[in-house]
Amino acid sequence: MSVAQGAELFPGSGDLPEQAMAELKSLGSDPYLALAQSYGQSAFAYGPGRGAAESPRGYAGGGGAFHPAPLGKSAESSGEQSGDEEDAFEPAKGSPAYERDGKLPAGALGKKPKEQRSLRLSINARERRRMHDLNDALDGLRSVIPYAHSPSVRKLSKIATLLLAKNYILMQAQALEEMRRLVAYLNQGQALSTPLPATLNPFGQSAVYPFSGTALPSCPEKCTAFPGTTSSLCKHCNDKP
DNA sequence: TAGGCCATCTGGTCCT
DNA sequence: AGGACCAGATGGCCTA
Repeated sequence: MSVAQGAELFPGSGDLPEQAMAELKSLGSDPYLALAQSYGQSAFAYGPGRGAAESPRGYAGGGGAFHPAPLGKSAESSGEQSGDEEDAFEPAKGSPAYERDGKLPAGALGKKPKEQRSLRLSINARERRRMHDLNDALDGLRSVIPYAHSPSVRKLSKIATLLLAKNYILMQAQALEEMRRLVAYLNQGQALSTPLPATLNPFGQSAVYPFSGTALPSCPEKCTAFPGTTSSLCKHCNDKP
């Protein structure tokens, strides 16, 4: 695979995933590509290419009878006040506690019902926030994965996003490696005593190469190396807001 | 109508 | 003790 091929493989918005997949399949039998192909197929099978426009969904309706939040508006956008505020506090129908006796588990028996409810609502809100953070991160990932972003193409599912991202990283790594070999090859024709200036040598020691086998940087460095990651999402970061 | 995907609740476990 | 994380369960929405 040439670098040019790699650049064309995921040219960004507007390209059909099937076309990219076909290009992937046409490539060699490199282990990277074998992985990329298998995962790429899965990703595309799960994700885009179903031909339907992304339609607004009433996500907040989740939880069914217990949490009748307004359709088309997430619990978060409703200010952490999901429908459960108005609901009777009882275990979910599928939960072990409910299966057992339809009441709260023993761990919560030591508190007054009002405190139980307040605690449960607090826990639920935290969990919602956590899942929303996770979804925000997934959205960020989708935004940088080259696939068809047009409104006529359905948004990538979670699993498709992860698989495609992995696929994309592997492909970029291989393209980088090939570029590296190309530069080395070109340098062979030059005098060894005149190395490329740092600005022209993207693979020098100062270059960031994620697969060089070096240990991951410590947390503060990591946060600065990946500015898209907010410090609040980094459990090791000392610079929490 | 079945299957896929999703949001949410919930209890358990681990960590700080 | 409180928070983060995880997995199971449930029901809603959408598409084929």
